[in-house]
Amino acid sequence: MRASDRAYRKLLDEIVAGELPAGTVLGEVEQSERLGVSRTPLREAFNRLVADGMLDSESGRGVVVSQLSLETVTELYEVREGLEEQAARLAAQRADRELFKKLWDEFENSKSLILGGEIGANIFYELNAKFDDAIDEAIQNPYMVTTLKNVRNHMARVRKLARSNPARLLEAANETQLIVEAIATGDAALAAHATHVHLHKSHSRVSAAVREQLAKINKEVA
Amino acid sequence: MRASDRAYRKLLDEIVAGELPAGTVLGEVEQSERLGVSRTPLREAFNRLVADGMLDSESGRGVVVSQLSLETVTELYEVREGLEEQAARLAAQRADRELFKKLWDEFENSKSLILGGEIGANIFYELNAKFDDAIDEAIQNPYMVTTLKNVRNHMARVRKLARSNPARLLEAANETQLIVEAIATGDAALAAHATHVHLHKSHSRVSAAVREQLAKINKEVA
DNA sequence: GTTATCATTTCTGTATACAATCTTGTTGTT
DNA sequence: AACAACAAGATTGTATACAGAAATGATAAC
Repeated sequence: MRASDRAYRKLLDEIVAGELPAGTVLGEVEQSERLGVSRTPLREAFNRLVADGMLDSESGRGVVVSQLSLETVTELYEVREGLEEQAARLAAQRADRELFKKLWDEFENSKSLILGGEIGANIFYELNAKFDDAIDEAIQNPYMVTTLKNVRNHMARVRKLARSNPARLLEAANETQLIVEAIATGDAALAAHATHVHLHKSHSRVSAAVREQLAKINKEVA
Repeated sequence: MRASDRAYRKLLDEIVAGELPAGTVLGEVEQSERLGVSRTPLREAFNRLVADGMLDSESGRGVVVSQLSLETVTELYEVREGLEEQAARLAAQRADRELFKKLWDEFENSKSLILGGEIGANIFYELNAKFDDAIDEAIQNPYMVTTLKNVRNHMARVRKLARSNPARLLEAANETQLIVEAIATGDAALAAHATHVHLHKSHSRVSAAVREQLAKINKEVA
């Protein structure tokens, strides 16, 4: 693996995990020493992360981890609505229906587990990742997949900022299951609308969680 | 301006203009000498273009100008449908209506000119660019704007491959005018649906033009 | 006490040298 | 004649050195 790839992956992971919080200024020399790569591949990683929207290139003065606010979360959901409704529609038209029928069963089986705390949450996230992969495969559109993957990185960062409780995860699982069902039966309109509903509710849940989290952080600062 | 920016811009322009046709292999040394920059900023430009989807990084063996086929055009339109319908919807909710009323007048005045050949086509493209800028300003979503700008670069490349005739441009102008009208009156649903209609028809027109163009190229090869 | 200017220092941007990997062509063997 | 192995060449990836720009802090003048 290339040094630039390692630097990119490490920094992305740390940003998504919140270990490098929003606003953190990253110097080239500093980070190249920390990550054990020279400045050239590190700059390559920086550039990719700027293109991804994870870093902002603060006019000449270093790069900064991009802000995460209620506004940016809303912006993210607005893009998700456009892209994921379309993706669901296309998936319903093109997907291997058997695969989505199996996925439906997996959601069904997972429900009881999801309410069971930490492990349940992991099962939920793994199942969601599986759903995302199935969508990517189904839509047969590399360009859209690239765009979706970037959106998901941002979403992962948002989720880390404010993990949901089991009850909310179960809600999300039920909503997603309906999307899976629509795709499994080739109902494109339902797939799109169910995605819309899911994103609307998810936006509410995430906003509430982020609001709490941001309030907590502000309290700590004060 | 930085050397890496110049290299990026020059290469992007050349790819969009078709001067660097699909499939062209670009060597680092070769291109850095041609563009008068060293390999470091050139690699930066290459990486950005790969991220944009304009170049493909052919496993170790140089970068290649990405292919443009009927399939990739369709993929592009599928992403456009998702993003631009959403953008139109948001613009209808948030835009400065006066600005779009003025834009509507400009479309109205341009119609007679568009049928007038070369100059008319330029007027059409300038007006379209103005429309795009107005959308970007209206939606107030930097993340979505970034994504839209990339899509537009790809579309510019497609258009260069197969320029339309005046009659088709007029059709497109009328369709776009309806979108402008919907935004000017705050009709989000109409804005989204008019965008859908426009993209559907535009896809047909562009596909036909690209098909002709590709046939011509194949003839030349044979 | 405040402000402006200049020097110091740090950081970014670019060029280039070096190392490692992958291609390709040639030669030898079956 | 076909295939494999090896060597020569080219090309990518990384490190580092150098130049130029920008920020910071100090000093002096008002």
